[in-house]
Amino acid sequence: MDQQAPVTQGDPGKDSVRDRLLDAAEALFCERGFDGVSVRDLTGQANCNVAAVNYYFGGKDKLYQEMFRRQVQEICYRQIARINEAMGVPNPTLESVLREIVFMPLLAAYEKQQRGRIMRLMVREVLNKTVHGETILEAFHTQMMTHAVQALRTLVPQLDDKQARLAVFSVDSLKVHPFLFMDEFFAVNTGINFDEMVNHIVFFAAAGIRAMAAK
Amino acid sequence: MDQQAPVTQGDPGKDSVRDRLLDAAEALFCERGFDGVSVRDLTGQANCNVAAVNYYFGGKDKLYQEMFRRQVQEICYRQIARINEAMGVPNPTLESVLREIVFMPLLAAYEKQQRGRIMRLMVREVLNKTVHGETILEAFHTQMMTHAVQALRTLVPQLDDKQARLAVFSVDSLKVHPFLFMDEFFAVNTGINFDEMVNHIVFFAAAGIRAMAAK
DNA sequence: TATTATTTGAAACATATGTTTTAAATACAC
DNA sequence: GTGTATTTAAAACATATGTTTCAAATAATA
Repeated sequence: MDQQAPVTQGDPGKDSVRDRLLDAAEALFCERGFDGVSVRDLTGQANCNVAAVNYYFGGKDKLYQEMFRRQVQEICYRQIARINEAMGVPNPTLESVLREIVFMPLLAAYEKQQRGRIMRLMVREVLNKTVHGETILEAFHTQMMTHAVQALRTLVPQLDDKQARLAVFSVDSLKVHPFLFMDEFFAVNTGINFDEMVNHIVFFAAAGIRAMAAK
Repeated sequence: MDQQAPVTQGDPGKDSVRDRLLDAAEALFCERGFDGVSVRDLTGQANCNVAAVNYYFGGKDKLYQEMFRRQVQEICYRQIARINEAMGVPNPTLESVLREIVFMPLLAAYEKQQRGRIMRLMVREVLNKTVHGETILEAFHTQMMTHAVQALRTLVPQLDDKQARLAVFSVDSLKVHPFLFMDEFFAVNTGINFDEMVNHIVFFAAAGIRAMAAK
């Protein structure tokens, strides 16, 4: 019958059952993925009845999508804001901007913050090729790419559009891979610390970009 | 009772039920992951009875681990062989070795070959932090790292051990990220083709490494 | 207060799934 | 060929899971 919950009557703000469910979804899905969390896990964490998921969201799927969409959007805003901030200082250099882009995400992974887990979930969704991610993430990719390309070409005007896109992609590579596999790297390479890794990435990326510009 | 199937009596070589199940596991698990494949999916594809999974492997888990371990080992051998081959030619350059390392995996992803799917599954396992992957993949990481570091330091003797490890990690970044997100990149960046991407990656990585050596 | 709409709770439903059981079928050894 | 061990097959089991039902409780409205 495609029933949807009417706009809640009591306390539309916070700590309603609906909100508690979204919080639980964020905490649990990000940790264990869609299949790893049952509706009863969610309602247990949110301290509500099993039926609440279907009552408020129309199903586990819908709840997941709602939670996922929000998180991706927030990550998107945050990244763009970070680029803008780095470009906004008096004399932005390639290195200073790269550092700004790279540092926070890696720190989030290093310190195992919640936002780090969300990023991992995003990657999992892409790899799992679930229906959920696709449309949401496409917008994310285009938006991020155009914004980053524009910033890079301001910093290094010698680059044409194609070069800038490839460069942005490679910077992304140098950021995402350590983000995902940091634990594994440090486990194998004791004697290298977090700061050394960040410095290396910034240096390596800048060298690659400068070499592209010199071509 | 922890029963294990005795060494098969008939046709120990090929096309036994056991082998068909391993084939089915490789095909299905690599595509849909552990949770995405049911025992009945497997036995359906292998044309055998549901009980066969438990009879021959002692459970879905065990079958998965057996299949996963084999695949990872094969990938490991292949990668090391590739490095050796690239280093074995008369005058190996940094660029030629990098190209050798990068090209085949990316092509596998580009052409959506089976081996590409297996790599993706490996990444998924790491991200999912399932028990399955951990021990298997740790050996993989250490082995690959030491081998690659050795090769790189032969090519670029100015690098110390720490630098070489960071460089190898970054080359891995520049390879794995496109491997995983190639579709997404080409979807957003029409007008860039596969060869251009490979050339760029080799150039970018070499520039980064050369800059490290010059420090 | 009386009436209505919304929310909650417990139980039931339907189904998918990993595993086990049990007996028949098949291959092997003597 | 006979007896034994191995393999196959169908059914049953036990359980986990997403969803639905429906009545009671609660809040809103008049």
